[in-house]
Amino acid sequence: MPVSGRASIPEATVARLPLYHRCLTDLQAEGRTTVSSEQLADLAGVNAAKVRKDLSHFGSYGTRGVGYDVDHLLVEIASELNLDHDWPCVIVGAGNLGSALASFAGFTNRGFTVVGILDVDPARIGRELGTLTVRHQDDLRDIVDAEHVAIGIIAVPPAAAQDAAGRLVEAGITSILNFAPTVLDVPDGVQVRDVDLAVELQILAFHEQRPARERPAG
Amino acid sequence: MPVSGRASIPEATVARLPLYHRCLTDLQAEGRTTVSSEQLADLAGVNAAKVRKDLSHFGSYGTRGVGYDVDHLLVEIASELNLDHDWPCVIVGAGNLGSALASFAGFTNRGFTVVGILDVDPARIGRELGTLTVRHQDDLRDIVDAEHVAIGIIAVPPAAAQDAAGRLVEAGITSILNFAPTVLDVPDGVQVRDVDLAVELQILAFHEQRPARERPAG
DNA sequence: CCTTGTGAAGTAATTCACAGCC
DNA sequence: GGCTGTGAATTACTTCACAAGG
Repeated sequence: MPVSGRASIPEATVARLPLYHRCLTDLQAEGRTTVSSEQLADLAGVNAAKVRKDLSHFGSYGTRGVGYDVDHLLVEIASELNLDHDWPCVIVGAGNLGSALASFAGFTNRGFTVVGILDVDPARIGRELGTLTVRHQDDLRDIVDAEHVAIGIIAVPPAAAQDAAGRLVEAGITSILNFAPTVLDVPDGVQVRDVDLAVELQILAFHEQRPARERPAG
Repeated sequence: MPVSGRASIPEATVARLPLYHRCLTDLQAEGRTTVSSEQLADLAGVNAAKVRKDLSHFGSYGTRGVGYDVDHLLVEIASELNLDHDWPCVIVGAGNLGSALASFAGFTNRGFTVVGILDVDPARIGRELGTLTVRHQDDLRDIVDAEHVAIGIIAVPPAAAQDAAGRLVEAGITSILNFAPTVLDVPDGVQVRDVDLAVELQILAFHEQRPARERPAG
């Protein structure tokens, strides 16, 4: 279902844009000025025709015989991804995972700033994590309002996840990244992406032919 | 590309099996004995026809007019996913993320045990993480051999990821879960799954219509 | 030349809709 | 009556292959 006002870009393409963005950032850092669809495809680990079709969806013009201008393409993709400004995020749950995410370099670099981390456990509240201090869950709305937060990250145990989602929605959050292994129920207009780390391992396990016992070791 | 010896199951189905597995585990814990495709679909947040088609791929028999036997279906799916035994895993990188993963309850519960965590930084080596002690990267092969590890988890900075992958492959690992934002080059027969947390946020950002500034706050 | 952009072909995944069985 | 299992229809995605432009 296309978002009104913007020509619809296939979901599969959207999922690859961040990948191209990453590769282009690397190329730019190396001082490269142009890149062909084939080179970009190699870097991104995909097929060259796919790169061209993906980029064609938002009318980004390469130059035939030459390729794409790295700087220009990067700006285009960043603009498509709404990365021309930084996104403040708030994390609910200051356990192992939440705490790690709060100081995770991989976010800060790529357009996202964690502006708050919350918990309900008094033992965790007040703890310092880099420049952040763990605050009480009830401060959620204040933080969201003060920092104009649109993205919430759920890093609580599964039993608490639905409650956390409700509070985030209540506070005005419209996008949720959910690390809890639970299907969240949220109102229309709020988008959820689930990251279940065990699922990823289970998919790997599926494709492992040999059972672990039979490895050519002992 | 189907794995020899097993009837090919579509990748999209494989990716959902862990989700069904999770929901069925919950149902079982609640004491439910049967479930219809529609109920399971609701829990998993997908369409009922999809559930039926997915399950039909490995010939799991439900009962018409009744539904599926929870226990039986759970065993079937676990068996498809090779979850009838536990999978030992090793983590490379004992920074924030690696350390969090090492003590992450979400793995242990679901068929995966972290049996080792490694780093190169002397400041981290020897550190205690729950029942584990951070060891030197050079101990990788010993751990893999001793514990019959087939799955490696990369949680190092991007610049070190390819090297880590090479060492894992060298040590005999055939499946890699990669948290570093880099496309890894590995030999045929080694499978990689990438989890780039910033990518997930970027996809959310894409779908956010309003720029963060324009929220109805101040 | 080389490389893009894109119709057309091919493949995969989803959903429909209903026959068949409990 | 209710629910599964599945062919058929639909939709989405990928890949090919080539015309057109630098």
